[in-house]
Amino acid sequence: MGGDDALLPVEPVFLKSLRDHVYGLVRDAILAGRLKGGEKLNERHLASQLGISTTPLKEALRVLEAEGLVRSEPRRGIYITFNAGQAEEMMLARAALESMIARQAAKRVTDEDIALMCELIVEMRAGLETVDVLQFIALNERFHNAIHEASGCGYLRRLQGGQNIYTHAARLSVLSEERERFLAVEEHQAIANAIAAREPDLAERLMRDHVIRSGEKHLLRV
Amino acid sequence: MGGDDALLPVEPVFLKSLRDHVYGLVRDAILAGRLKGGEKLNERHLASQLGISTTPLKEALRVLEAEGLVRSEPRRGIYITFNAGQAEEMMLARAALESMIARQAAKRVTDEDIALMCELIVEMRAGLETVDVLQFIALNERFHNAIHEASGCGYLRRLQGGQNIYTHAARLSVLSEERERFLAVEEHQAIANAIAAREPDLAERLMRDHVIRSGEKHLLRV
DNA sequence: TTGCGGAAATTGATATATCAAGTTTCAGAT
DNA sequence: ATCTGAAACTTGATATATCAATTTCCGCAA
Repeated sequence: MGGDDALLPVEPVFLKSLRDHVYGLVRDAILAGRLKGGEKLNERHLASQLGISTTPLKEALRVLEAEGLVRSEPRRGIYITFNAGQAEEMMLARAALESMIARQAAKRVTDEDIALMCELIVEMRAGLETVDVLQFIALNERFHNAIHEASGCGYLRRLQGGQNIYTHAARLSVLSEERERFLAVEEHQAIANAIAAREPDLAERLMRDHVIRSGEKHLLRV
Repeated sequence: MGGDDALLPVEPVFLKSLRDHVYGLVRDAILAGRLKGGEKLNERHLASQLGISTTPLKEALRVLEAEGLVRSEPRRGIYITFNAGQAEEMMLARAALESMIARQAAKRVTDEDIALMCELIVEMRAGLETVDVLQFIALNERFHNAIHEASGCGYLRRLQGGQNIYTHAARLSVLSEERERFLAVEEHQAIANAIAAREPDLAERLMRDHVIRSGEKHLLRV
């Protein structure tokens, strides 16, 4: 009994390295504004402040540099580059990538994918008037994930994930408005329809507009 | 004599760190296929092979991981994840980002920007029949750079730059065909017209199609 | 032969020491 | 008072040592 997939390999995710942990800490601090743009970071101070050595910190900073949140000048220092303008550009990047994913999804979507999207929209519509914002947020995420799965674009999905900068508080704040939930559902419905109809151009455009519109709402909450 | 800008600060770019050097070496090796997808990397072997310690190598690998070219499993190893499918997705990512940049450029373009783009297209048109492919490639790049400048989107530009995976050989091969040069000029002309006319939607669509079309040509040369 | 430890070897993760570029400070000359 | 320049100090870059998780290998028992 039990096929080849009865037991999946243990995800290495469970063992979070110090490096990844620190990366998350510093990233959140930057996005939350506790570390402000222009500020200079001192590797030794930061490492001792975190109670770790410089090795994992350096690696974490390297990742943040690759993501464009900090800039490192050899033998000079590390400066935080993130600011409001970059936040807006990251939102635009998300719009560009997410809409390209939607375009690909419209080309490759299966009937099962469509069924799942419709299901999720039905659930969201039911939750329109309820006040369980947390569940609405979760459904929101699952809807976008369904499109990602349908697209089959693992790399684009990953790259897009790196552009997410909204805090949980901002999400909560935005979707607390009933009008915002209504707009989200309507836009999701339109996107799902376009994908189900296998119309890449339309799906791409709708997704772009959706991400930009709701993104600008989020950016205002900062 | 000499204003405040008579001498600009020295760019820290001149002092390339070992880490950055190694990063470039490994990245090129992956993109060129000398390190194949699925292959496992050994930090110590690789470091001694390169004649360096593991510290700068680890940092370089961290950046490659952030870019999605390798995947690191804690205490297991580092595996190369890049393959043909990812190459296509990186091309799509470039299309998505470059077209978003074109869209922004169409919103913010100045008359000077337009003049520069037109100049470059005139030069490219003159070089259509010549066999100086290298110069054509350079003009190509300058044209795209002109759009980047016009857009004012530093972060998007940087993110887009990370999606460039074509080797010099591939570029050379593709643009060696006169028909390909002709297509490139016509498409650039159309994009420049859309931007000059301040039509974001059109500019975005034309740029996307241009990047995808020429990108697919490049991907065939592997 | 098969399956189950457990020791040994590997190897990435982390810590620490050293190197060298860059910055700051201050005494001394003009 | 101002400029110069060398020494002291900072600090990121690099190298090396140690730690700990994982894998490999081998012998013993069923």
